[in-house]
Amino acid sequence: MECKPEFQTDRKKEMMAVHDAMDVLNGKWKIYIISSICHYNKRRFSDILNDVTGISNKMLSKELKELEINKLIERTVLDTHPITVQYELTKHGKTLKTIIDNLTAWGMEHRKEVTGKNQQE
Amino acid sequence: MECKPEFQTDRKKEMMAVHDAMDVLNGKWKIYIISSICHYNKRRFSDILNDVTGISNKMLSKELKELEINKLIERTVLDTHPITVQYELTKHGKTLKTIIDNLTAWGMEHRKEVTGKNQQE
DNA sequence: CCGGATCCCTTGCGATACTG
DNA sequence: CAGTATCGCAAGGGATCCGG
Repeated sequence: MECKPEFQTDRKKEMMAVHDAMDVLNGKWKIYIISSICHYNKRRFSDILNDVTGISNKMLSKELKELEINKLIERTVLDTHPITVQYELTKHGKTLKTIIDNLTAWGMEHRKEVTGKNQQE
Repeated sequence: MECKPEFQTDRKKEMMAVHDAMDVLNGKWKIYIISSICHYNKRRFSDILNDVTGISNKMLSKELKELEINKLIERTVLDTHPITVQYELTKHGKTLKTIIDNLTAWGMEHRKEVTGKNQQE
């Protein structure tokens, strides 16, 4: 039932790597959140809440936590009167920009490819 | 409640483009399927079924259909005794390789970044 | 061999309300 | 302001069987 590992080690590793990457970007919101923070450099909770159309505070909270665990963003609590929390991309998080740019470019090409007329598939 | 569209047109377009791209790669299986076909150039249904660990025929069937709709793969029915179906990437589908490679590279870096020891987060 | 149909369980995620 | 808690639906996806 199992192929001998030696025969597919490289492919398997590739697969796993892709899987890891996709795992970080799972759900409906992650890239938008990253994209938002990336664009503004530093961003507060409620600002992101506003940037990302349609997300709920519960989701945002959950997603941010996951991103933090994955070392993509850093959370800083500011000692203002009503608490303020700032999020920013880590050095590692910033390396995602390449991928986002790639996806952006590809997405535009794709839209042209699939249909030249409408804007929402 | 709505920002004036003119102020965010480019950002919105970027968002949409990323969304389009992610939409094509949604679900648990798409990239693995593409990756499989890409690696072998042409691939039959049951071969892919074997390549992609854990996928069910129902899922594979569904995913392939979506990929075909999105013009990423091409389906060819071969007139053999028991029917045979071959899938291959379209020219457009092949442009995804860049992204997959990117994700692969990033995924490897990510694993190192998050933890240097284990292999499954 | 290819893949559709059905059944069912799990998960994602939205809405709302509440706390420090 | 920044989150947490609870509820509940609907989509995703696995197992199995069926038909061309």
